[in-house]
Amino acid sequence: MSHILPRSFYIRHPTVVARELLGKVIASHIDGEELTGRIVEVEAYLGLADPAAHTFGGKTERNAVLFGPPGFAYVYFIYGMHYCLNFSCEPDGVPGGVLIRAVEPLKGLDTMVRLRGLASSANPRLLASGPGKLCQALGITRSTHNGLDVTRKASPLQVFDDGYSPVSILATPRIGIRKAVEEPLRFMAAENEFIRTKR
DNA sequence: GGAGCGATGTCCT
DNA sequence: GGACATCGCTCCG
Repeated sequence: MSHILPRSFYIRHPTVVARELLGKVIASHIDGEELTGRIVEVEAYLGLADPAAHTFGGKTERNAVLFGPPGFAYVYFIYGMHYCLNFSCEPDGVPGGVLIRAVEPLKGLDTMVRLRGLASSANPRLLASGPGKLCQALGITRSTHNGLDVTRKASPLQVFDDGYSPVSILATPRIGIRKAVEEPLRFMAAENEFIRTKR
């Protein structure tokens, strides 16, 4: 039996939320269709104490969601062409979030292939194996998804617990950042076939 | 399978 | 004006 993760799930420290998000299922509703994927790779961003976090310099219009209540989607635009998806953590007023880096596509693969602009013969591993890729595969953009409450029953973006949990979790430094590059705040479901090269 | 690199818009100093 | 929580292509082995 699967259920939507409640707000209390997200109210904790980003490191705890990040680890526990592994194995949970993201559901995106696009044009009446449900697309789902299991979270296999995440990174924690720690708010004011973390030089690599968008919230490090304080609250701005862009990062306001991360300062708000837990359980909301923070979607930002990066490198002129990609979106990245995070979920806000910590109590209202305390910044913090978890970046979703990869999901294992479960449902709606044909639509994901189309949204990604790939050939129908494409390897499913290429569909959502990166933060920009998974947003494209799930139809997530800043204008449509930033600030959405993912704990709401009617939300077009939700996160479910379907009872699955990863056998073991791998922790490594985060990637693609320039500051605080040593902190082991990237977490992966170690046994999953959809994570990329380990290190 | 990995290093190098260009594309490209938005945010913040 | 520079940095940027990326991706996919090329070229090389």
